[in-house]
Amino acid sequence: MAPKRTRASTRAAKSYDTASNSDDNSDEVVVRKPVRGKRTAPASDRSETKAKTEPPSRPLYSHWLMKSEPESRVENGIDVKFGIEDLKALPNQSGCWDGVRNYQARNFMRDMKEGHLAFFYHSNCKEPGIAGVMEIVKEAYVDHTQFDKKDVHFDASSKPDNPKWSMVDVQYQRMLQRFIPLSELKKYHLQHSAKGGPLKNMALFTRARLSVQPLTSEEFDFVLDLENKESI
DNA sequence: GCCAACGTTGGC
DNA sequence: GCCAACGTTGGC
Repeated sequence: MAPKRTRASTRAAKSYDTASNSDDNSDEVVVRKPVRGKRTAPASDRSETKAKTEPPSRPLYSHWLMKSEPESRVENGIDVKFGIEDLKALPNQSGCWDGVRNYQARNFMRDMKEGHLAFFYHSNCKEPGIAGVMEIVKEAYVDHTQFDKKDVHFDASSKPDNPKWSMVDVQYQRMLQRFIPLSELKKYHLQHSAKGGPLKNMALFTRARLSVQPLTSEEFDFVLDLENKESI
């Protein structure tokens, strides 16, 4: 039960949303229950302590875009391929989105709630773009791969008593009726930048390298609508 | 806490 | 395979 995902690695902190790093972790250190969300942790304290010290000051999103590589590529002797078909093929069509090693991306995952929808984006491949939709089925918890020396995303600087990296569980929902290529999204983005429109600030273009990014509902809806339209 | 060097992402 | 953009590192 553990899909990989994109690379994204690098470690150690500093920079704006890095702040949430060390302290935020305690949030996830929770025991780790078997499966499925449920967030009223018996360790009732955490939400409070957390909430006081660090109210989520950034905007709340409920739609996401998550990148992964659908084509084989060997990194440290390990194939990082994980496309939407691979997610679909897992038991329950779901798995954990591990391997995220970027603080902004991690923090966005920590903002995710059960039931949120995310686009599965194929990156670093022949035809980059959005392939389908998945649902967040378990909120952020400790990414175990950071402690696994054999894992591509092993992070020697992260200690079990204060883990740096989190992951969520996602479940395949459906393919889009047609694949929406990056090139098409870019056309809309440019158009909307010039004349106004929902994709003018889309993170895919304004924060291109982020592997987990938020979408406004307007962005999400607009992109979803494209599946029923002719490509441009 | 600045910032240059370095490493990674990911489209092309 | 190139390389621009940009996040991270670490010396000072």
